[in-house]
Amino acid sequence: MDIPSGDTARKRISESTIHRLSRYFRTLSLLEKENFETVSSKELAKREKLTPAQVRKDLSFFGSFGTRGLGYPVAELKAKVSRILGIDRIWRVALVGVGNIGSAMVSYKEFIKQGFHIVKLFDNDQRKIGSNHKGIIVSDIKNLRTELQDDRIEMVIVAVPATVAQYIVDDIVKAEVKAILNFAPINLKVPSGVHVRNENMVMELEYLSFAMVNHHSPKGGGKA
Amino acid sequence: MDIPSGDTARKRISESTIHRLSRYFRTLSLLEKENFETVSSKELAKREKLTPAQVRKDLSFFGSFGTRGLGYPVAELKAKVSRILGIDRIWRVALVGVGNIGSAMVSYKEFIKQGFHIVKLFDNDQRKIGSNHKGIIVSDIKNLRTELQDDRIEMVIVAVPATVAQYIVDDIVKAEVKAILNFAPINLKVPSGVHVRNENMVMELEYLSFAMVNHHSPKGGGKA
DNA sequence: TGCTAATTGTGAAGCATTTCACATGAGTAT
DNA sequence: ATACTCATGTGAAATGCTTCACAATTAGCA
Repeated sequence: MDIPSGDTARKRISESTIHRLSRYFRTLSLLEKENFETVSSKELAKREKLTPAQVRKDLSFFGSFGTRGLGYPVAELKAKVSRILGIDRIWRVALVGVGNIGSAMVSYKEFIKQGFHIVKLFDNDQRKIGSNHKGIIVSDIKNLRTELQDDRIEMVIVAVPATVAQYIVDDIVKAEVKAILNFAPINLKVPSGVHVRNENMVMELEYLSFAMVNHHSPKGGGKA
Repeated sequence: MDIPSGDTARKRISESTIHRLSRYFRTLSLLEKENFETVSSKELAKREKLTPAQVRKDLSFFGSFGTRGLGYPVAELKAKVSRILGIDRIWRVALVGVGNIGSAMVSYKEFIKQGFHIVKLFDNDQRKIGSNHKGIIVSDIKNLRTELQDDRIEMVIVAVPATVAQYIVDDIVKAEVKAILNFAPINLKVPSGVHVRNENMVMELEYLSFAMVNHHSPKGGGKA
């Protein structure tokens, strides 16, 4: 399905393509540091263990960014990709559940580096409410909906036990937040228009387990 | 490509299928708790937001586990799936890098629940070496290779900065460990036969970012 | 025992993604 | 200028994954 929009008609872009764009972005940042002016699809592909055609096709969904005979201008392509991914800006993020994983996320530098700023924390534990984590005071989860709205939060990271995740997500949805990163091992129900990504580390270990007991050689060498 | 092996010829199984098996396993555990004797592909599909055909096809790669007209026996199918995934046993796991994320992983209950036992910790920080995390003494990373071998470690979780990840992985490979879960945002180089899965939380936020700025409706409602 | 309803297992069809292959355009050197 | 090289952008082919559709099989019941 094409999604007609604003000024251009957009094709449906596959999840794989979007993930590869993230990887291109990372590699382009590196190439920039290494003072490359331009990069060919061949070089980019080599670094990502992909085919050059794949790289070119991915980029071609969004425009023509290269020069025939030369390749792609690194700095410019990086800017374009960051624009496409919507990471040429700051996102206001809240985190619910200041437990093991939650605490780790608050201190996770890669988030801030990429413009994802965790600016609010929530928990239901009285001992945690009011405490200070990296300069942020933990709020009472009772006020989740109102505070998300008042603080114009755009994304929420959910790091609570599976048993309560759905209730919390219902509140998040009520607060009109449209993007959720979920660490609870559960299939969340959200209305259409709300985006959910699940981060499930157990599933990745299970994949490794499967690969080992089956002497499995995944095509392309596995998830990169 | 078919992979002929031991006594049966195995088809290449897609990454998606394996991930769905993980999800089936989770749901089957739930169904078992809810005292279901049998479950149909329709019910399973409903809970996972898939099509019944998808469920049946996934399972059919590994055998015929159902009864026509009835469905699948829950307990039995759960056992079969756990067997397929190789999680009908205990895996000995080590963790390198007892920082933010590493610490969270040590305390992460879902790992133990699924048979992934973290039994060794490594770090290069003198202040951490010798300290006790959940009953495990942190070892010096200098001894990584020998201790991995001596303790018959089968999987390693890498939670170190990107700058040193490759060196550590080289050591892990030398210790003949064949499975690595990598949290560093870098494309690791490993010889064939070594399985790597990358866990990249920034990429998931970037996907959400893309979805938001593009009013993107991913097919199937996004990653589940 | 025979009929009905339910649900699996699976080839084949339908889609989606990746790769191929080549025309096209840009830079370079003589 | 012209020729040569390099590398993009893109239809078309190839491959892979999902869904369809239906024969086959089982349970339940009269």
